[in-house]
Amino acid sequence: MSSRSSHMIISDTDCRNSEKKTAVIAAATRIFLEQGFHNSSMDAIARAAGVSKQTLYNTFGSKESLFSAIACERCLDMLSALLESEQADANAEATLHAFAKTLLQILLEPAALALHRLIIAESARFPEVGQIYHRAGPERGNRLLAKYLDHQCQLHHLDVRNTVLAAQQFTGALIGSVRTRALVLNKTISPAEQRRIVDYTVNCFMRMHGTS
Amino acid sequence: MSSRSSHMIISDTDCRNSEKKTAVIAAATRIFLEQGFHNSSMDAIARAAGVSKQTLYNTFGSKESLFSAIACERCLDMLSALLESEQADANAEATLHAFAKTLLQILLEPAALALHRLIIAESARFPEVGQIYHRAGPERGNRLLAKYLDHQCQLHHLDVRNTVLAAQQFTGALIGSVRTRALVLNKTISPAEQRRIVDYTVNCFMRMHGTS
DNA sequence: CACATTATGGACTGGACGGTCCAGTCCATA
DNA sequence: TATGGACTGGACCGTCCAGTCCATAATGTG
Repeated sequence: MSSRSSHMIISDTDCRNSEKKTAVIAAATRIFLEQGFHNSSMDAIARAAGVSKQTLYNTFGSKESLFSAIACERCLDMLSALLESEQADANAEATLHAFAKTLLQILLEPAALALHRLIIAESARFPEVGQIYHRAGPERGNRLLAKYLDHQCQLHHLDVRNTVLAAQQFTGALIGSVRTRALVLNKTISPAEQRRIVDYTVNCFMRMHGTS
Repeated sequence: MSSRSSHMIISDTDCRNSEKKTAVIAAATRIFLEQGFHNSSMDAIARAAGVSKQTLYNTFGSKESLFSAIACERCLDMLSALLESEQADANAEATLHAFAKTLLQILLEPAALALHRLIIAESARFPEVGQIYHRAGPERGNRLLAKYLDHQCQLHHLDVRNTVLAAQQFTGALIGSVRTRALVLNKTISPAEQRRIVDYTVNCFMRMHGTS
């Protein structure tokens, strides 16, 4: 009904297809992230999208492929925020600090936690989604960081033997304990604690790899 | 059918109840850990336990309480292995190394990963299970480690400002990245990589807090 | 041995849900 | 005005599953 009237009001000309499709994607994303795969019914998604169930099945073929499509899209979207964080080539320590703070903030956002939970829960049923998530998330982040470390090593601002391992350990230390807590206890992490962890992690890293 | 005959053969006298109960718990634990909460049907559990469904409902009242009971039990059991690892008061570095190696090994076992996945997936539906898991697992481990760090500090073998934070960061760094990978990609982690991570983490910790 | 109590297992219920089908509507184009 | 494609809504089917019922068997008690 609301889709009908919005039809009238908005543009009209084309975009019939994509308009519905984006509505479906938005609704399904929200519902899947909130409720998980099993507790989300196709009826509920159709209702929330203001669309008939048949449209769901015309656009995406099944519940599984709808989920798969949406999960993959979310994975690719999520880390875009991080990639945009330009590292102003200041002090290496300051850069790492900024990077850590941003990363921690992003990964502890409710939406990111919900996605993480979803992927972990369903990675057995949807292995390719897990792979995409890992490539788009942890792997990409680590590659980015390792590359930066490489660069700083060439400039002799840092001294890192194995930059890949160092990057992995850096991000792991950053989020390891606190993400588990957030996931298991359904709790948010205070900014103060986030700051404490960022400080400790960067401090630790600089003692390991600083050249001063 | 098999339960019938085993009935005949074994003891008879008593323990009927508890015999069945343990069979149910064993079967349910296996199935829940393998399949998750939603994909495990009470029929399948009853069948696997060699017990009628009614018995399930007589012993545990519902699927949810069966799950809850089993998950809690698993949580409490899991870390018992770690707690038994006596720390021969050798070198602090060697002790930490042994602790890290054992912890990593335990947490990367398929059963531990499956439990972790299960808790994360269902912590919204079963908040109390999540709390128990966290208390029995991460919190307990960290408290243990923090206590050891306190002790070593008193002996001036280590120098740690905030032992709670340090312990948390130590375990987080240890398992953070590698557990995520194992969960998301459904892959095991090679002993070689485990060793590399343990070495790096302990090395890092000693540079931060060693007194030599 | 007879009787009361309780556990058991299989059949059954009620409802949710994925997926299909279809009659009819809307709308853009020709 | 006619044609065709996208969409709707809702009936409908088959399946799965948590939970219940009941007839029967096993066990304990006098």
